[in-house]
Formats: sequence, structure tokens, C-alpha cells
Amino acid sequence: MNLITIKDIAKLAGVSYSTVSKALNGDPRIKPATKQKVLAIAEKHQYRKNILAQQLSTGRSNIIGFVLGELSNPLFSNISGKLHAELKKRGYQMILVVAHDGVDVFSQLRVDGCILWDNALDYQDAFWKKFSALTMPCFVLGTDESLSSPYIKVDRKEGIFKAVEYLNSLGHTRIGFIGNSQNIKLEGYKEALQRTGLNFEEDYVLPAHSSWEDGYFAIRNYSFGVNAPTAFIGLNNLVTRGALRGLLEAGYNVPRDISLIGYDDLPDMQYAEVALSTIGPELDELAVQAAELIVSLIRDEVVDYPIVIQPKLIHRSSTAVYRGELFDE
Amino acid sequence: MNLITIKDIAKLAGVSYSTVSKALNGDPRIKPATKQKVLAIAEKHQYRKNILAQQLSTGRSNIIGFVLGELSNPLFSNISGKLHAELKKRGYQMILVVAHDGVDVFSQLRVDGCILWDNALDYQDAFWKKFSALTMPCFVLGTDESLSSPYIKVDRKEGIFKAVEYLNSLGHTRIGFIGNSQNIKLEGYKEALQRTGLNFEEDYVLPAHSSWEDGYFAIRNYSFGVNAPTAFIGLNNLVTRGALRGLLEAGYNVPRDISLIGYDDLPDMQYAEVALSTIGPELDELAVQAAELIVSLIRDEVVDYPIVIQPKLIHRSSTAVYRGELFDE
DNA sequence: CTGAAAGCGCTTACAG
DNA sequence: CTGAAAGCGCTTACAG
Repeated sequence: MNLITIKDIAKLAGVSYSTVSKALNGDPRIKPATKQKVLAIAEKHQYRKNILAQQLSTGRSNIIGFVLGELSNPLFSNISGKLHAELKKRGYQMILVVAHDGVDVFSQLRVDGCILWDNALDYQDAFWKKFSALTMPCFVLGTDESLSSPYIKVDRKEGIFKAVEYLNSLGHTRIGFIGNSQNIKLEGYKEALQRTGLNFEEDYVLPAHSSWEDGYFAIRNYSFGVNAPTAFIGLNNLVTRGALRGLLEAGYNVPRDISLIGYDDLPDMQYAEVALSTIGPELDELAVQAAELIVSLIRDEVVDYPIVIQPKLIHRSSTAVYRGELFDE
Repeated sequence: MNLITIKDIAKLAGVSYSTVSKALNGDPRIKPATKQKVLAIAEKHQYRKNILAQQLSTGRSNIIGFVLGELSNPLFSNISGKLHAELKKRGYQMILVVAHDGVDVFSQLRVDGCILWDNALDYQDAFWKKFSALTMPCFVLGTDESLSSPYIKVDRKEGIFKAVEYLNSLGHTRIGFIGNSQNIKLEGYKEALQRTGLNFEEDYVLPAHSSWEDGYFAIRNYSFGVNAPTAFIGLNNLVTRGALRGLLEAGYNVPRDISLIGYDDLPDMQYAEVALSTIGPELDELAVQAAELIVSLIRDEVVDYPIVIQPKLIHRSSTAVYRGELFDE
């Protein structure tokens, strides 16, 4: 643990330690020769700046916190990885905290800023209040609400609309939705039907929370009678993959009998038994936007908000033209 | 940003700030009444200890670093999540860093300890050297090597042996291995064949690195002629799932025609088209052991090592008795 | 039971 | 171009 400090270097170099500090930080006022000497000594002794001390002194940590509700959904590890990479490019470390108590952690750790993934809000209002009381730059990523502070919105309603419109353009008129745990998507679904001139049937919304099993059982427990949907939209990547398995096991051919499109575009989706068509935000873009926004906020720059990310439709093999046989009267 | 400090509280409470510090830290020498007053004021003004200052002062950060090679393999997000939870139970924050430069980050951040997932070692020797030069408690998780400092070993060879033995007990004598990027597993495979009295055929090792696609194409590019394997072991979760898809698309029935068992036990494995039999360490156990070890090391306790984790075989639907028809001469 | 003081390793006006 | 000094917000012997 006996690491070399700025004072040791000062002694070795025969200068004051404030000079060492400046040389190390590239202060232009330091004479090149002095700088050289200091850097050489630092290098030789493997000097490592004590970030803690620097942070205490400057009041900044160069760490950005990312609050997530959970890690079990592949979407989150994917986003975390990309965000981590983008932040690093900009000189920041990212630390990940699994929601709920995330805010408390950050108010203690004094990160420079933090990003909250919207899903964490599903659970606790109190959480959101604490969050907005934070005295550091922070914003919500992927929210649907309109907030009075900067945020990045994912236009999920519009995404669902694109999916409905697309399925309708393939001739489907009975389009179901698998999953009832995210209001905004359900609303988007209803509005999309309306905009497309289709009827909403209570019966077309299959109950499913968010897991693979939920999607699977939603389908297995559904009775496909006359006028059953010929196309489904899945709430998220897990639900959709579970539903696909359910449909195949129930003996339906996807997409010949039933079309399926899933929310969230992850690698897993294209590797499903039937490569899944998807709708969802482009995750690379999401990460870039998030990284840039938090950096701007930390720098106290003026930012326009909301930043809106439009989900993209990706056509693969799980959606096809309506054949007008199955389930018709 | 104008957070209240220990000095403000001292002024408010009419005591010295060292007294405040002690009261806040539950020092028993402080009179209960004083302590009450201090705590009340702290509470009232939402005092938050500046962890940075505390860390600088005590030299400890209560943060543990976890170095990973990548985040794209679901195995890693799974382990990260579990480890995070276990560390939190023990009063530590975990920060995740994507390998390669992980060590540098930690030597700067001065975490209290760090854990390195073995895979990161596949790529750089230099990395390992830096790692072992770290002046903080640290250990390698999931290694196969014998090290001179504490480590947690996953006995992959024994795991592969169990898989081979199991397949052999089902009557399979031609057992292939999909994946050639991890020497230890290949060695385990060869040794297992030997121990089981089976022949090793160069041709039974299908080249595949580590991704889903690698597994898929390994199978699609393989020519299943006479004496082809009737059972395969997949290198990891992704390769195995890719291989399963490959087999199914090639028209084989799994497990009737060909049995498949995959390394890594993750939820995804049981949700594959055919619920995959697996071999692999129990991840909850892995996380618990890792958390306990790092905490012990930080506390300078004597620990026995290596800690060895034995992979477990889980039988699901992708493995069945050899029928002796396909590929036989 | 409490307080004055030194110290953790940096940064940064300020003076020279 | 360089240095002395104060300060970031805590903890912790040490003295009383």
C-alpha cells in the first residue's frame, strides 16, 4: 500500500509539491524541463494519482452513476455495457447500482452525475422524489413522462404504432398484445388500433408481466378460438421470446399462422427459433445520447430537452402476410 | 451542492466537530444526550457524510472492483448481478469495469479490493502481471491455474468429465466437443475421454470461439458422415444455444438423434427450444464464495485456498439414450 | 466525556 | 516560471 505521493516526487525532483501537481496536470506555466523531470520520476516510481484526494480537493469525482431496476433482463446488461463504453470515451467511470437504494448510494458517493433508467420508477414514487431532490446533475433515461428537467424520452407509443401499422399493412386486422405491466405500451397499443381504424378487444391483451415465463404462459393459457388474433406484439424481449416458444409448442407456425413482433431489439431476438421482427430504440444511439447529455449537464451547458429517441422497426422472419384462414369465422 | 458538513453541525450543536464525528460514528465515549442532539440535527438537515473525505482519511473506500472481459455474454451480467447483491449485504459497493484497462482504473480509484474474472486473462499476459502487482487485496475468480495467492477455482475439467461420463452412461461412445477457444475445457474433454475409455478423434472437436454464431456455424459447417458424434458438449451457453439451433435446422431431432449438453447453467439454457442439459458451477454459490473471500482478504484474515467449486450436472431435455442408428456403419 | 490539532493527498488562488 | 499556504471534509491518536 505504500504508494508514492506527490510529495515524494517533489523531494526527488527537488521542487515544491505544488509544482509537481501542476506538472502532472499539464499546467502550461511549468517549464518544459521541470515538467520532463517530474514526469520521468513519476513514471519511474509508478506514481498513481490518488483520485480520492483529487476528488476531495476539486469536489468532482469523474464517476457517473447508473441506476437500474434489475440486471436479469438482457436489455439492461446490454445498455449498461454500451453506456459504460460511451462514458469511458468521455473520461468518466460508470458505476452501476441496482435501483431502489441507488439514490442513497449516490448521495453518499458524490458521483458527478447520475442517470436513472426509467423502469426503476415503476416501483416507487418515493424513489423519484429522492431522485429529483439530488443536488447533482441527473436525468431520467427512457421515460415516457414529460418532466421539467432534462430527460431522454423513448417514444414507445410511436414504436407500438409502427408495429401495429406494419402488421396491418400485412393484412392483419386482429392484432393482440402480450403483456400488461407497462401502461404506456398498452396505451400506445390502444391508440395505435384507433389510428389504424381497428377495434380494441379486451380479450386481445394477454396478461404477462415481464419475464420469459410470463410470455410463455400467456400464450399457453390463451384459448385461440374464432376471431383470435393473427398477430401479436410482445411487451419486451423476454416476454416475446417466451411467447414464441408458446406459440410453437402449441403447434402454430410463426409467421405462417401467427405473426409476432417483439419490443426491444437485442441480439437474442434475431437468434430466436424464428428470427424475431422487432420494434425498439437503437441501443447504440441511446447510449451515445445518454453519455452526451450527462456530460453536458455536468459542464453546466444549456441543453434542449427532451431528447426523443424513436424506436425502429426491424423486419425479420416472424412476421408475414395475413393468410385469412386461421381463426376466421 | 451546498451540503451540510460536520462543521456546520458542530456549530449548530454547540460542540466541537470531532465530537460530531464521533457521535455520528457511534463512538461509545460520547454522552448519549450529546449524541442524540447531534443525530437530531444531522437528520434535520439531511446530513450526508462525504464518503470521499472519509475515504481519504481512513484510506479505505468500501468499494470493491470487479473486472470482466466483456458484458455481451449473459453469464457475466448474471454473475455481476449476484456478486453485486452479495457484496452489498456485506457493506460494500461493487463497481464493474470492463477488463483490459480495469487494473489501471482500480489502482487510481483505490478500491478496497478487487476481483478478476478469469476470462479476462485469456487475452493479455501483461494484464495478469499488472494485476498481481496491485497493492490491494485481490483474487482471481474462476481460474483453472494454480496460483500462489488465494483464488477461487472452478473445476472445469471435472465438469467436462461429468458431462462425458453422463453421456457415456446413456450409451454414447462418439462424443464431440463444440468450441476450441478454451484450452482447459479441451484438455478436460480429452482427459475425460481417456478416463472413460473412449477414443479421441481430432474430427470430433468442432471449431467455435465463443458466440452464438460460432456455435451455429460450427454445426452447419460440419459434415455428419458415418461415425459422426451422437452427442456433443458445447463450450459455453452461447455456443451451445447456437449449436442447438444448427442441429435443429439441419433436421436433427435433439435429443433423439443427437444429444447436446452445454457448459454454463443460466436461465436461458432451460428456455432453449429444447431445454438444455447443462454442466457448470452453481452461480449463487460462486457469488457467495467470491464475496466472502474478498471480505476476508480485506480484513486480513487467514484464508485457505484454493476454494474449489465443482460444476454440477443438470439434466433436462436435450440428452437421451443412444439409439444406435444414426451415423453407425 | 469532550476538544484541539494533525493528517489523509491532492488543487488552486496568490504572491513572488 | 515556481513556491508557500490554505483548503477540501473527514478520522483519530492524544491530552485533558
